[in-house]
Amino acid sequence: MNELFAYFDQFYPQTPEAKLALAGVCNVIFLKKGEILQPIGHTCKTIYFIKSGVARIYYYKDGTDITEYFAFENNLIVRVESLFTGMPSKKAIQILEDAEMVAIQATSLFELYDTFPRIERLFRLIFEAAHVETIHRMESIQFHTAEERYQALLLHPDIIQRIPLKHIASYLGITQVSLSRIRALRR
Amino acid sequence: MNELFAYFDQFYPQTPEAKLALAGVCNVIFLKKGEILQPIGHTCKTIYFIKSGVARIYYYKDGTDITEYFAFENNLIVRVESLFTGMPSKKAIQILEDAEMVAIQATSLFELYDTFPRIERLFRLIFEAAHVETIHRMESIQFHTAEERYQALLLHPDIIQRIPLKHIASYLGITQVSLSRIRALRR
DNA sequence: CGATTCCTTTTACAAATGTTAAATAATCAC
DNA sequence: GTGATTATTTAACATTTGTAAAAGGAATCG
Repeated sequence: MNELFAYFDQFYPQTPEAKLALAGVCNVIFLKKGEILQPIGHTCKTIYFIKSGVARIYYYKDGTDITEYFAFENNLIVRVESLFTGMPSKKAIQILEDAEMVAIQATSLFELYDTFPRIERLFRLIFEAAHVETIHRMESIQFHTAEERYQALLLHPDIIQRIPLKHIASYLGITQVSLSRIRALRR
Repeated sequence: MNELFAYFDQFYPQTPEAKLALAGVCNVIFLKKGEILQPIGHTCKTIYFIKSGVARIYYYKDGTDITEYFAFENNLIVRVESLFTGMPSKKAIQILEDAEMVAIQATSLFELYDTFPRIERLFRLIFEAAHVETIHRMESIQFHTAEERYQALLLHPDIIQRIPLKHIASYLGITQVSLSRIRALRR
């Protein structure tokens, strides 16, 4: 749990009592590559913190597998739109590299909010940061060309080196063929 | 202020004391069409609630004016990425129809959070809903064609009827010419 | 190790969107 | 109202991206 609390401290430090309460709504899980952590149609009730490994959020558009998000070590992965609305998610979470995660039970977590305003604030700040990230992602998708977006991704070696190109292509909003063409230009 | 409190009540009802405190950080302003409410480079410190009128958030990409967001009556308009990060915004807010707004001073608002956890929760829920909206917008941009997005916009008559097409085009992520072609198909 | 499957690239062609410029149409300011 | 400005449409052509099919590489499983 140390990595998780270190992560929390970046946003809003917690008191020992709050940490104890937080630990009470968490459990550690181990997952294998390829595994579907949460399937399509399932309502999100868990926030995952990745201690090691890689995962992605994906869904199907007209039968094609589309990756929406990648998450690596020391980051959360959540299907926010389902967690916040309580509606079943159209997206799934899949493990891309064997992973160790902390599963945070959202319903129990939310019950802590009344007793520990610090915890409510912590998650408010975490999700605000995620919100800003989503806005930047949206700008990048809407207003940059596929090539510009690929160039930007090169600054995240993790993604380029650890993720199959077919997932990167759909993440960039283009086809595998198109990504292959873009890569060929730089050689 | 009644419209504003009615808006708040949809998310999380407030006590009379909290309402009084909220009223203390608000003031009503009147704006003319064309006016720049907040310029590019300015750090967002105000949340606006639109009582009447229309506004947009826009910025420049390679010299072209790009609309990111439209807001109508009974909605907030904020440059979230600047409000949450404290960084100067690359975006501006412009009035598209004469407007009456409630300006909420963000710094003073945030100071109320410690005294009124209800207010913190209110704005947490408001911004969570905005976050979900942003995720849906992102999905729509990435995974639907321009024509599909235009068809979806037709379900928002406000946007089609009250906003110049050139702004709608950049909002859809296409050129004016391209939008004009799409519209011509349906005639 | 060999066979199978999955991943990536390449090719040829089709479709969508961008660019530039010009023609209309609508709106605004005096 | 009238002239000037701004908004929208149309046309021709260029560029980008998609689609389908095939082939070469890499990874995986028994």
